[in-house]
This record gives sequence, structure tokens and C-alpha cells, in this order.
Amino acid sequence: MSTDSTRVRFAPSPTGYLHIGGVRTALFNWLWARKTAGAFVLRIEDTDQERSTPESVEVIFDSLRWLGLDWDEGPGVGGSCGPYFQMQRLALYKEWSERLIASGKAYRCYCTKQELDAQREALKQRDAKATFRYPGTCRARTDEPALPFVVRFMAPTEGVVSYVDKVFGPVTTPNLAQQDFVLLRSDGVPLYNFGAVVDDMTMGITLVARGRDHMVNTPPQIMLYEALGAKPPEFAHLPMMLAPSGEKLSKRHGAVSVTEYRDQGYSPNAVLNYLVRFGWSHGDQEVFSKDELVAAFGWEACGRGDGKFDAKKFLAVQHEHLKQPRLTSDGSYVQAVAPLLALRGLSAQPEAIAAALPMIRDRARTYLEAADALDPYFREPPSIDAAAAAKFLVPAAAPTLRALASVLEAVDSWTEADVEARTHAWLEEQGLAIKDVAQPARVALTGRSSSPGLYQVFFVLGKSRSIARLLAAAELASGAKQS
RNA sequence: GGCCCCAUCGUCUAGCGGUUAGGACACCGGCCUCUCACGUCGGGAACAUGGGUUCAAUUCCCAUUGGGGUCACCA
Repeated sequence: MSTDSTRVRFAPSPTGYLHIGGVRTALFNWLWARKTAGAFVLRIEDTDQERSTPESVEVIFDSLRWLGLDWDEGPGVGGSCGPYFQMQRLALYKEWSERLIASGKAYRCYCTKQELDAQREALKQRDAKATFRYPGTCRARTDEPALPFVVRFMAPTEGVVSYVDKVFGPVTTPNLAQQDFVLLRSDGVPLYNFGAVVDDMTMGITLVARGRDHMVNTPPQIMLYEALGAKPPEFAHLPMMLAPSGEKLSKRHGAVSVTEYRDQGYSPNAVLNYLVRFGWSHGDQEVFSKDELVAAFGWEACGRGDGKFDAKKFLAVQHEHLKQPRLTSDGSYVQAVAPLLALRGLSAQPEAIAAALPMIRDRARTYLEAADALDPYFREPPSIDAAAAAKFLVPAAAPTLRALASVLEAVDSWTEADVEARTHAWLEEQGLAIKDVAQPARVALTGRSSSPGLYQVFFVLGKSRSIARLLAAAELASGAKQS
């Protein structure tokens, strides 16, 4: 691997669903990797054994795959820096922690959790606002009793750590806020900062892009790189995506996991589009294809202010993606909708779905809505909405529907324009207005009181099915009770 | 509370010293119309406050206020 090419990573914890905010960090990393022809590494940070589950690992894979954020190295694809699960890299952390101990930059600490909790509690009693910091009890200890120990970093308490953040610019943090943080737990499992640094270092990561909530971890991590004798990577922190209330975005605020959006019929590129425009902009452009994003992306155009998640805007972006064939081709539209039709018990040929697409392109905001809108064209007979029937399929409508059916029977070339022309001619003969027949006919054809344009529906349905539906509805209407 | 970060319409944002402060979503009207959408036209809506710097500040600096993050043998 060449040392000057970009290597970025996404390092989620498999502790549940893949959060939409996590997807955003994954996306920004992925975009940068693709833009710079670098590598996007996926690493699973499963060191929290209390919360990590194999199912969550699968959810992460599924989610990223669905989004099309493919990784160049990591689980499933391998790579020269594996393994890519932290729990499989324990020997590595042990090795590096021992080096730090040997060079006097870290030490074994035998204080127990209970002792420290007690100290923390005691301090809190004395001064509720005080911050407990490990007092360095074991710093100078030289004996090695046969007791459990953690490895602590010997952190400086003077001086500062400075770095230039790719989005926030120069950041300087005084070391007086630091403490001898734990590197390795007594069971040999690393804590976040140590695991991340050892991995990023040994995986050759050149740029770490993550949420702003991690900004506070950067100074200690830089200290670790230096103690380890390695050059720190670059850092880019992303402003946070908050709930509309300004709180941290969580389940309480609605759908926050990618899979929920997938299940709601969102398209992956629309999800990416909404997320990328959150904290990043490209002039006035709102809508992007994935390729356009790769081309346009850059850290300099990232904003610094936190923002609030807006479900309505998200839906609007999603709608835009379904409207534009440039963003969602007929092929991928059909591929996404077909399974949803199947779920409704409808079987439809891809060509038939594609042929019906022009009717719903502008109207359906999600694939779920698309499947619903398509339902009448693939269900035989169509399901008739009771309220719509009660209102429009009344006895008086029956003769009109029958007359229209016989008029259309005479139409030879079944195009939208021909059907419209013939219908209009007939309306004129009869002295009828389109308004008089449109709604009953619409209900006859689709079973609903709202639908795409009538002639478009006639065309998509085809001649024989259209006429059959008109007659069936006429039958229904004549049998309806007089209201 | 300590440390760090942030601050333009309700929301996402453009702006990188001189603009009638632009776009998008949302909202409100009009038009289109066979319904519902789509589309289209128009409208209301923002530079947190106070000091500087400058001929000139939304823009640069400082303070205040407000918001957020983080202070574990979680990540």
C-alpha cells in the first residue's frame, strides 16, 4: 500500500441499528475515498461486549450495502491490515501497550473500579461540580503484584495539543484537562481511544473523519500517536445532526435507523443526498446523483454549525429522486417496486411496471407510495374503495359508463391521444362535460377517487381491461342502492 | 462546573468587506386542471447583542448571550 494515498475508515460499534448520523460519517469518509481514489476501510469496534451483538454487525453490513457505500477493506472483503474486528486484534493492543509501558509512557494501575468509584463519589460529596481525575496513585509503582491491572497512559498535564482540523481549522486544547486515561482494561480489551489509535495507526489511516462528539478524543489520541512514535493522521470533524428539539437525535425522535428508511420505501441515493447536504453544500445545488457527489465533495465546503434533522425536507429530497429518471432510472425504480408489489400479492412483469411508471413518477414520494399507486393496474379485479364507489358508482352513472364503454370499443389505435379525442367527441355529441364522467370512470378504472390523468390510465390499462372495468363498474352502479 | 466547538429566514444552507442578503424544504395565496398530485407564478420569513478595526461590516477581532459536545475498566 502506498503511503501517500488516502486511507479513511468507518468504525461503527455493533450495538444496535445503524444510526442515520453514523451513516453520514460513513458517507463523508466514503466520498473522500472515492474522490481521491483512496481506500475506504470498514472496521468493527466490538470491544463493548456488553452491548455488541452479531446481529448488529449484520445490520451494519446490510445497511452499508443497501446504501451502496462499498468498502475496500474490511469484513467480507479482507485486506492487508486485518483482522477488521477489534476483538480479533487483542494481541496487537497488548503488544503496543507493553511497548508503552517499557518506554515509560504508560503504566500498570492496580486500583480497582470500586476504589475509584468511591473516590469519585467522595469528591462529588465535597464538591458537586468538581471533575474527578485519576490521581496517579500507581504512577510510580514498580512492583508487579499478581493482581488484575489496567494499563494507563501517563498523560501530560501541562502544555497544549494543537492540530488543524479539516473543517474546524486550528484547534488547541490545554493538557490540564487530561488525566491518566485507561488504555487497556483488566481483561485485556482496549478502551476506545487506544483501540482506535492502534488500529488507525496499523491500518495506515491518513484521515480520520467523524462526528464532532469525538473532537474531545482527538488530543489524547494525538498524544498516543506521539507516544507510539507515529505521525498522527489528519482529522476532520463533522457538525452534529440534532433532533428538531435540539437534543441528540435518537429513537424518541422518530426513524433514525437506515433500515427504517429502507422499509419506508426511501431510495439509498436519496438518503445519501439528504445526509450529505447536512453540513455540506455546493452553492445552491440541492439534488445530487452519487457521481455528482463524488465529484463535488470537499472538506472546505463543510459547515461548522450543528443542525437539526428535518423529516419533511428529507421526504422532499426523496421525492425528487423518484421523480427524476436521471437520479432513479426506470430499471432501478422497477427493481425497487417489484418486491413491494409482490408483498401486496401482485405479480407484475418488469416491462409492465416500467410501462406504468410515467403515471406515477411525479406523484409517488416513496417506493411504498409507488407500490400503492400501482396497485390498481396489477390487481384483477381492482379493489374498489367503498367510499369512492358510494359517491360515484351510483345508479345514474351506470348508463354513462356503459355508453362510454361502447364508444371506446370503436377506438382502434389505443393511444392516449386517440382515447381522449374519441371521448371528447362523444362528450360533445351527448352535451356532457368531462366533469360528469371523469369521476365515475376513474373509480371504475382504478377503484379510487384520485388517480393519474384519466386518459393515461386508459392507455396503461389497455383497451380490453379498460372496457371490462367500465362495464363491471356499471354493473356495480346499477345494483347500488338509490341514495 | 472545567475544557472544547458553534451562531444568516421555522429548518438545511449560499455569502468568503461594498448584495434590493440568494436557493431549497416548510408555510400562505394565484394559475393549470377530469380527481389527487406534479408543475408554475407570487408572498411572508434571517444576519443573537454590545464593543472595536475599516471610508465601508452579515463578513475581520474581542466580549456578552444563547446553543451543542465531552468529562467511564462505553464508543
